[in-house]
Amino acid sequence: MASKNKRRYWLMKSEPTCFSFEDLKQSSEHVTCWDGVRNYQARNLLRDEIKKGDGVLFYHSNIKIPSIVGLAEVIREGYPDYTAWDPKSEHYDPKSSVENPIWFMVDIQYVADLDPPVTRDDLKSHPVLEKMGVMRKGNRLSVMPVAENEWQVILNLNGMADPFKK
DNA sequence: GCCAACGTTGGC
DNA sequence: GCCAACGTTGGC
Repeated sequence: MASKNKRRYWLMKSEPTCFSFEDLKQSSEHVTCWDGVRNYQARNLLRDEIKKGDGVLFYHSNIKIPSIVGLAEVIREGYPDYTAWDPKSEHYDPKSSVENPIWFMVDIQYVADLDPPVTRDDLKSHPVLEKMGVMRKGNRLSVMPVAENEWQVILNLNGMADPFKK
């Protein structure tokens, strides 16, 4: 609490066949809830760490050319993932209840495309980006922190002004 | 399609 | 509490 709140940055991973960046753009208000995360480490980030106004790199995984395809912004902080309470949901978890929610989610909103996308090969061949969490072998977190310099480098690759700075 | 890495489960 | 078995993820 000593220092002022600083914007943080995150990478969120999705299989585009399941939910793509295009899907986000076509959502109402360009907003979606980031539901269905069922991993405790990621849950803790969603519940405790990810704050309104934080920046998000949207990553497409499990495809031919895995890539960071765009930017989004956190517009609602951690709240209970209600899909866990729905027996018909494929993310249903009977251990989670309204009184004692286990799983959490945030809402994110489309901000900008990365054009062209920053591919995994791009990341691999960059001295700073090769160290990103998403590059770690065996990493399976669907939400993970991104360092500020990593964020800046990625925007610089495309000559983009940081839409989060005015 | 393969398989390494990881998280979770459940028997003991 | 250990750990083997299993299911899933995700790059390649």
